Amino acid sequence: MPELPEVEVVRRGLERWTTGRTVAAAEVLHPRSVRRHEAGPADFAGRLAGRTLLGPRRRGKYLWIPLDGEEEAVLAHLGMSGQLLVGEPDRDREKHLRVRAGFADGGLDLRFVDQRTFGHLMVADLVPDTFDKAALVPEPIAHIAADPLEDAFDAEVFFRALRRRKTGIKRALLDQSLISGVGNIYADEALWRARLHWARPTETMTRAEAARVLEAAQEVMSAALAVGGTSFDSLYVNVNGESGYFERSLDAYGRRDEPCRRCGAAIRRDEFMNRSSYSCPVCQPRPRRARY
DNA sequence: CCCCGACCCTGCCCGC
DNA sequence: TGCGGGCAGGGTCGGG
Repeated sequence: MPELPEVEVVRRGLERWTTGRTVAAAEVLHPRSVRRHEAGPADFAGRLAGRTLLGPRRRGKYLWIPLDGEEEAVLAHLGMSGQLLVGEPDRDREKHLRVRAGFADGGLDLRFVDQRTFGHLMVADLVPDTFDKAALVPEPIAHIAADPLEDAFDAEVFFRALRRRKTGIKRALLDQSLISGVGNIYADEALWRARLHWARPTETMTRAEAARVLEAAQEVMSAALAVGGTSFDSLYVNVNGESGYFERSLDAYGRRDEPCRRCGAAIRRDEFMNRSSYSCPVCQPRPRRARY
């Protein structure tokens, strides 16, 4: 799902509704949702009981809530269908409720709802950040790159890493160790804006082309964030269950056979990594030497 | 090491 | 209606 803007919408909701509150008890209703917490579901729940949640942080598509003491954090990834929701504790249980935390103040509870269970939660140690020495990041994601909306993001480092790769630009944009936060929608949107084909080989990209696609990614994700993210359906919502409005602003993603908003040509859909890539056949011509 | 494809899940929508 | 196939915004892992 959720790419950077949608995860940031969730982070802002948590900041408002859970910061400073103390967990009374947590329960894990589906063990797969905490599969990366190696000590198991009971340990996960036990580590939350009695802990106070500090201000939530985000890098790329990962979200974490530092716990009092700032030595560890609840790390969350929403996968394709994960939601973090706050609401009245006595409301009905959602069909795909996986983890629930109730608070000592008896107020709104926090729920992790995830239809497809590709998302996960874990409690992880915080370690110093490689990019921003003053900051802490959860150890399991210390290896992922900064995201393009962070001050710590280094465009020159990104460009040099791109040139060392032998792959297509879209695959590189989706590689969280090169640049984090970009997923299938915003990769297509950034490439459309930058007029680059998804199979453009990274090793021959110019500094100007790399700057163009990077700037496009920053612009499109900022614009999406400003209107609450992209929602096609009820799976992608903020912590209060509300949808964003960016879908109406998409130029490429999901627009197969619809006219390109620049040149009028019919947007094409290609198979890519068992998924889809949308692009304009005129504005984004296939490179002679394509890489997938 | 790098790169790529297979795989993990559930539900919805479409065509037959 | 019922059913099978395709598709969905994620990451991980193992083979080449």
